[in-house]
Amino acid sequence: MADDGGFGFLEVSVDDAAPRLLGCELVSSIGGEEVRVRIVEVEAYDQFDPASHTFRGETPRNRAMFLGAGHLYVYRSHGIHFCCNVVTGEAGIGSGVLIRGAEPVHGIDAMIRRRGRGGAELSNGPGKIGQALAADLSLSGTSLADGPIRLIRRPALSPEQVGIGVRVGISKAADLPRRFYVRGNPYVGRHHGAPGLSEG
DNA sequence: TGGACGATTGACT
DNA sequence: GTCAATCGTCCAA
Repeated sequence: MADDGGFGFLEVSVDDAAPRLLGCELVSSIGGEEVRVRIVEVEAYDQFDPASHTFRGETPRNRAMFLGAGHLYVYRSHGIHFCCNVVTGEAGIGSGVLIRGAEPVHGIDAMIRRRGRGGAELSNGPGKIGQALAADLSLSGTSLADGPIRLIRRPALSPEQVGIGVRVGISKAADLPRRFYVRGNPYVGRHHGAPGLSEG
């Protein structure tokens, strides 16, 4: 296959790509320290989704989401937090997967130092992950194959391990079941008591 | 050019 | 449970 950096498995619809990212690892080498986390909760967004940044077309801000699978998209939330997305699909289609929850695998000391706290508070929310990985807007559009933050593919989880629910913190299309998470993992945020469709 | 809002978090009651 | 922090982006006029 073409030189896709090994991210061909993400060149599918974002609804298919999102659950495939569960269990994969993100590795940050920013600041000379390696921090590695395992993805346990994600949300899918694409160009046809009113809640997506790309719904109204490409802008300087969301340009990274149109670069195709294997790129990183970082945006600022509420002026304070940086949230990381894995861009999916082919170039020209604005789709990506927001990383909402992850569990530490390596470099926990650096994560604790950056976060100022430990436990599940290290990385059980999108802004927390951005801080733990030292992500910022300059990383938006970089490659997940050889950039400051890299993505390492892991085998897909079994269907029983994956929960599906509604997304969190949005006001448009808030009822679409596009949140995927690892059942029973402590680094999956509880949010505002979001019900989820396949709980139980 | 001005104004409203956001894919959030953390502190406080 | 409730609410402030904080600023770039986007839409309306």
